[in-house]
Amino acid sequence: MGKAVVNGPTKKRTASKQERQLQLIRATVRSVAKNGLADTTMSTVAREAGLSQGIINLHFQSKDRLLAETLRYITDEYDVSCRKALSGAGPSPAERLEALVDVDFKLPVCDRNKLAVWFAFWGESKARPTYRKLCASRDIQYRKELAALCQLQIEEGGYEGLDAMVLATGLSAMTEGLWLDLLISPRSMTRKQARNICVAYLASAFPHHFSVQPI
Amino acid sequence: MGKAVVNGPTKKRTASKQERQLQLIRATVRSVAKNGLADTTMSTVAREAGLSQGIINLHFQSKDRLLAETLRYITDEYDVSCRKALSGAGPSPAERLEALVDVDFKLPVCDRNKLAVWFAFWGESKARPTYRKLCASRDIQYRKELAALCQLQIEEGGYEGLDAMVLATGLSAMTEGLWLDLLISPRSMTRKQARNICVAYLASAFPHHFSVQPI
DNA sequence: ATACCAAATGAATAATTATTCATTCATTGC
DNA sequence: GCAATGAATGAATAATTATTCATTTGGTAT
Repeated sequence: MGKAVVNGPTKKRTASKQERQLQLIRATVRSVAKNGLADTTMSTVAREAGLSQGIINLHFQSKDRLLAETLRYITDEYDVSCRKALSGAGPSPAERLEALVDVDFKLPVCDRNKLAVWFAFWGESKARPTYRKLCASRDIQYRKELAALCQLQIEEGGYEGLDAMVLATGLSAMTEGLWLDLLISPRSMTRKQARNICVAYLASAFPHHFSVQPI
Repeated sequence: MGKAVVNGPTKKRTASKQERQLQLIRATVRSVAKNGLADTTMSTVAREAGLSQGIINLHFQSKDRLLAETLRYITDEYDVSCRKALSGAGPSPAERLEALVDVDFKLPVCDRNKLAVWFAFWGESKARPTYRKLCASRDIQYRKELAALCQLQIEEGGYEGLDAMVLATGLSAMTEGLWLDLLISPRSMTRKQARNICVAYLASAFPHHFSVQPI
């Protein structure tokens, strides 16, 4: 294993605190994906980053903090990706819903290493209130955003007998379940196929505003 | 298979061994839920079982084996629950689909400790091919079973423009995503509500054969 | 009772791991 | 150039953990 410099600018022996922290967080993502959370140690992360033993304590004080910051990193990245997608999307509820679905099945969010990290933290969430709260608040906020768009779509589209929160909860759940398929049986499905399964769900609820793609 | 441990001259010893192993596996489930997989040690499991240090090596040889057997245990339990539900369900595809959905949101499957264990193993699955294969094969088999029932429902119900595999994949994904909600924000949803969200999905696909429950 | 044997124990061991810190090294301002 | 500063190192330490095994326990057959 070469020293594998992660990014161009980090080739310098000394880097800014921010750069090193980011480098270490990315190394943590790779290590958790490669070794699992249980076998991710200070050594595996430091080696993955091409740096020395003591570096993590220098920048994060403890392993716990490193892991917490790693969870915050992928949470933030998810959040930013959603906002960016919404700001680039058209004004109609259908366009905005589709934009959010797209985020879930495109890079940088839908990366297999990051999916492994999500599941690892979810698996620990019952044991660690800190993780659980962060995961739950992302989930609930995303669901609220989806529900608001579904509600708009119901009103504007004149749909009857639909519950926005039920639709949103189902869509959000379907997304996370499809992430599992992409994680554990990546050969059985592409990201595009997964996306289209979500769109088919939206089409079954809002047939006049979504068309089923060939899957 | 030989669990008929009723009475017999020399059978009691093996029976006791099986009992201990089950006891230890159940303790492992509790420990993973309570401490996380990363902080589940031989000590935490032994303590949870109310037994001594060396007991796990005596019955499982190693920690790895204990964890693998724990995964197999919840996989088997899931499988058996499905078969039992199907054998007790009516003959129509709708009844059988509903029976399978019910399994996912009832005990013993939908227990919060066991959900935590599923997610913990999923999180480790990329790192451990053994886990990944077991998880993937359960997932794929369940999906196949659902798809066959969906296909029957499409044919018998005269539904047009539906893809059985897409419906099945979406339903299975939705279930796993709802498990996540029950795990990380149990206050936001009951098992019954989660079940009804799945039934609403089936109702949107097969409106003449499922009725939306008040959610 | 007694002898026997597997099950169970828990202290000891070997291996692994997080954390510390004295030292080395690179960059910056003068 | 030359200090001065702080980033980075990696060997040492302290703590934790999986595994082993000599010993004890409890049940069974004789």
